[in-house]
Amino acid sequence: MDKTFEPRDVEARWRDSWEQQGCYAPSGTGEPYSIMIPPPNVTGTLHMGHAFQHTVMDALTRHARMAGKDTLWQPGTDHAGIATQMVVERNLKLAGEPARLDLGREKFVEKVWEWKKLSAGTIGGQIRRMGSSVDWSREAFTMDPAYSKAVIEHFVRLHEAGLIYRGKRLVNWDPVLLTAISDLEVVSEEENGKLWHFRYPLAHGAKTADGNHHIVVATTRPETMLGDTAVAVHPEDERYAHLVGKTVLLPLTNREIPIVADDYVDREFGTGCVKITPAHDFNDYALGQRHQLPLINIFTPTATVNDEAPEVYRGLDRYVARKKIVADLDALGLVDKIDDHKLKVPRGDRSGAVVEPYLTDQWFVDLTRETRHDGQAGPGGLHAITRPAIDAVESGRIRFVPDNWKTTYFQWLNNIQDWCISRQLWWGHRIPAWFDDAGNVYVARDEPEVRAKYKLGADVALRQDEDVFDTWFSSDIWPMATLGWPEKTEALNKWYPSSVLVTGFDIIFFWVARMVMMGQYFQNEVPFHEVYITGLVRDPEGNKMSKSKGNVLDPLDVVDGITLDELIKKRTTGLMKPETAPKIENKTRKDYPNGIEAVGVDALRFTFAALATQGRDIRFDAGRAAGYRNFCNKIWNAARYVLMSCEGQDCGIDDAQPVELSDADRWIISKLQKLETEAAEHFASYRFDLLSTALYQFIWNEYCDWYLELSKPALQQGSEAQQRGTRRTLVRVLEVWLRLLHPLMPFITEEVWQRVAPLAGKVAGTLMLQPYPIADASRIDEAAEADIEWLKTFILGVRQIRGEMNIAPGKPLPLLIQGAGADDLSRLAKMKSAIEFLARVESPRVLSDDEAAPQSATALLGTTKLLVPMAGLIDKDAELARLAKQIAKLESDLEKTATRIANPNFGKAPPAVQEQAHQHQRKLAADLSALQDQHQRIAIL
RNA sequence: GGGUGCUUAGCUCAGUCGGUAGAGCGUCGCCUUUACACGGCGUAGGUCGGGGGUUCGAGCCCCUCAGCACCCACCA
Repeated sequence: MDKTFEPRDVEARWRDSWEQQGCYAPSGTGEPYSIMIPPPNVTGTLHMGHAFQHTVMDALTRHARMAGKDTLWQPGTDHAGIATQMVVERNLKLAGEPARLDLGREKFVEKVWEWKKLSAGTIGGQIRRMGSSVDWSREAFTMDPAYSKAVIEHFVRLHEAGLIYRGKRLVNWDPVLLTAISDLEVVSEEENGKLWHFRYPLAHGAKTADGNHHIVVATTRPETMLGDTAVAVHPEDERYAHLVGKTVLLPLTNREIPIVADDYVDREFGTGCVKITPAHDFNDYALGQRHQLPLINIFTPTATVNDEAPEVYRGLDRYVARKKIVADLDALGLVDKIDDHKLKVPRGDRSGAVVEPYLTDQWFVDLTRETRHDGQAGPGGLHAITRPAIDAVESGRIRFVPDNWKTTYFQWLNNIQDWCISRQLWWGHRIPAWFDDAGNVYVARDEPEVRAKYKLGADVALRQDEDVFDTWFSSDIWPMATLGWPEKTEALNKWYPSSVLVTGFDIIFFWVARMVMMGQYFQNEVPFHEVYITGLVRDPEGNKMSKSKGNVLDPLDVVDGITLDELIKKRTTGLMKPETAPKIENKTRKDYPNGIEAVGVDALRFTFAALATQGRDIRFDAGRAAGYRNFCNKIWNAARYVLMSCEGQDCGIDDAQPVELSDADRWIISKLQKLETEAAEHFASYRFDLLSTALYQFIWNEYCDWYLELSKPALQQGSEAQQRGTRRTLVRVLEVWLRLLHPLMPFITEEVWQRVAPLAGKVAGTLMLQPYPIADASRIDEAAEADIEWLKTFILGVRQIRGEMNIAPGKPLPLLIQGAGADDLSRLAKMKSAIEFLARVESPRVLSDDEAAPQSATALLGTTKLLVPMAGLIDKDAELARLAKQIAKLESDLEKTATRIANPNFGKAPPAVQEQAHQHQRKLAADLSALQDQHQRIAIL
């Protein structure tokens, strides 16, 4: 074995071997356990967030598999309509190829399929590299033929139940992508803007209360005034009460529009008069419905002014039109004032374009009408889709981890709107709806079915709806459709509901809630029992990682390492805004001054596990990953030592020869049981941070730091039977913790286990199919643990003196023991060789009661004193200073405890707590007096 | 406006039942001792954001203030 662990070859070997051996496939026996991967978008490559979540899922999957369950981790990818279409369009542009519209739908979609193949391949490669044990034989894609069939079925059945409708509604329109998007795909951010105050002249000589012939309206969007169909005031606003029912003459268009009263209006804001544009504002739309106002759409799909407007504005972009309208109104003396104003600007989350509320025909899922799918009114306003989704979580049939995310979930569902599911895109599932020439719409699974269902003759010309579904309308059946739904397959029967969904909070609405809705609706069953919500992986400064910010990290760059220059190059090429490159370069230099060291997959996975604290985002820390790379090396070398000590030797496995276990052997075995218990708890509660910490501490701080060291004198000086016992323990404990660690660090554990397992009497095979260790309470040995704790205190005491006095570690020290009790003597006798080896002391001598100690440095071992004679070794003043420091610490501790006990009401504390406090006080007092005594004795000499 | 988190060592974060404040990394000192310098041993470093309350006892529970982050809704 090499002196350092080199992850690359090891990883390559095992990931191929596991896959080829079929280890990732369900075993076919045991209790079913399944996880559906949140299908990554085929837009390119996986980022740190994926790697993090995949680590969690793989740990759960490997754990379940080792625990003997019939385990499926279902892989696949999502076609991601808008996102993928955009990527391909950009690629075409960069490559100088014909644009989408020039290519035409069929050719363009072919291009997207080419890209999909590429991207899915890359993603598959990344998933394989991370060691994710997904069942590749079941790999799915949301546009596979079978999956597409399920999507159609999904739509048609909802339609048949009356839960789908099509209508002309105001929707969020992206004027760049030229498609409707859902509420969730709109992100609003506060931006600096203006609030314009315009005078609208009153018609027919009407006057305001203060004698003006106009009223003043305030708006942040002057261009929409071309589509105004009313001015609204508050019904109880005395200033305008007499004007309600009168009209104003809309400037520039000279349309006469009414003044209406509606309590939507806030009297305090602006002048209390609101211009109403029902075709271009959601609130105005609602108000318009209440007052039967006409809708005047003044924009084309690209948000230029259309022919409804006066000729001078036609064809102008909305912002150009805005400028001209303000100028024209100003020329007419109708601009009252212009204020600076912060306003929330709604933008499409993909394009970044300012979204326009726009009247179009779209398909909707009814999520609000309080009826059942059978048309009956339900009790208490039951909705066929929404209500059961709320019930599923309220009843505890779905549990969120951490629990508080259910609040978010409920909040959204309780305020849900109908869902616009049609998109004016080319990449996606074409909506199974057909129109005849008269504009009638027919819904069925395909055209023949339409003709049959609606009894249409061959003479009726039908054309299919051009639109496609919102991507989420296909991913919301992911847990069912990947298992064969709508067919009643064996897989569906076995693995639906899945065991746990692992995902980020950012898609609780987009995806989680909708899967629950559809699962409940179609299967009458939740899609998963638990939802483990992970935090977001952020950059070292806590910023969200995004391509445009140039702070994304490819997980494989952490695995394989990357130089600073390469990283900068990666982050700054192909930017949408090339001018941000210098800023990105600076930040990269700051975050990773030396680039990123290669750490290997295991270390990266362990890093994610360690950072996976509950309900908190994680800042990625490359230093931490390097730390766990070191941990891998520690494991590697520990194994190297064990193999060197045990290979070709009698490890006491066959019980042919007598085997004797030492205190140290029984101690580490006992500790191991406790670790196994902890591991089980942490898996059950999804505390991967605590799991990784527990494993790390046991392996490094107990097994390596103490047990391996204790084994050295044992193997040199022990009897044959004791040596067999030590070897057996070395090998067996190692073999067990490799299994415990395997779900987090699959590669190194497998590599090492293959060499260790035979020594531990294990048959050949892969580690990943070995049973996960379970604690055996009968092997807990408190006496051995107490013995080793005593030993540790002993050794630490001596080491402290050595360390603080700067005595070379290798130099053997003389040691005297004063005040030893019977326990000390027996422990001293049985652990003599360990003490001499680890503390590097020459055979310690126990002083008799009447024997005076020479001038010595002191360490306390309970009431016993460990004395290192100072002569020629230790500076008197240094030891005095050291003691003084310890004395000061004890005094302060003692004072705190004394104050606590002195509290007149301390008697109210439980007796056990009181007893504990008194004991603590006695111990502090004893230690203090011992050290003070020692300080005095040295001082006078 | 409504909601959810967060504030603990220089940094990143644990802290479960209210009972003597922890880890990793970094710092500093000693050491190349045959598993490992990607190492060993030792050491320093904290008014637990501020204030108040409950309690025998508060990092933890309650109130309040401040700061940071995020989500939802959007008064033009």
